Amino acid sequence: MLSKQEKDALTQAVYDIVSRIPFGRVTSYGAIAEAVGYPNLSRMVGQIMKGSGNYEEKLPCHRVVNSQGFLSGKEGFGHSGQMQKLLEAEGVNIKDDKIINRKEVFWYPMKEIFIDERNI
DNA sequence: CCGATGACAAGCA
DNA sequence: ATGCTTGCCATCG
Repeated sequence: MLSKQEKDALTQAVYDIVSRIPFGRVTSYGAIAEAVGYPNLSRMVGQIMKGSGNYEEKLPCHRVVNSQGFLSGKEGFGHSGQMQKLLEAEGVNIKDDKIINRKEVFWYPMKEIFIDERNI
């Protein structure tokens, strides 16, 4: 069970990670959950995304997909393939709601943030 | 209050 | 690879 403070911290941490996802890259709910210290709370990450008003300008949540590379959150972007459009505009190849070049565009939060901390 | 559900994921057959 | 089962935890009816 998570206290309110923990939930707030989690939410903030998730926003922070998501805002760091580079252009043209994607990551997964699980990877984010892991990066914020709750490896088994991938579902909560999904809920947080849903709740955060998903607008590209606010947060690039279109760059968050599930571990298989499916655009599981596309319904949250309006039903006109908006999420897919945004990703394709960044060079991500998608077919049947699934990212084809997942390996090339996948972004590993922990790894990249570690690099950031070393470089800063 | 309790069961069902969900923008998830890993394990197993 | 494919499909099913089990963990997770907040929300909803």
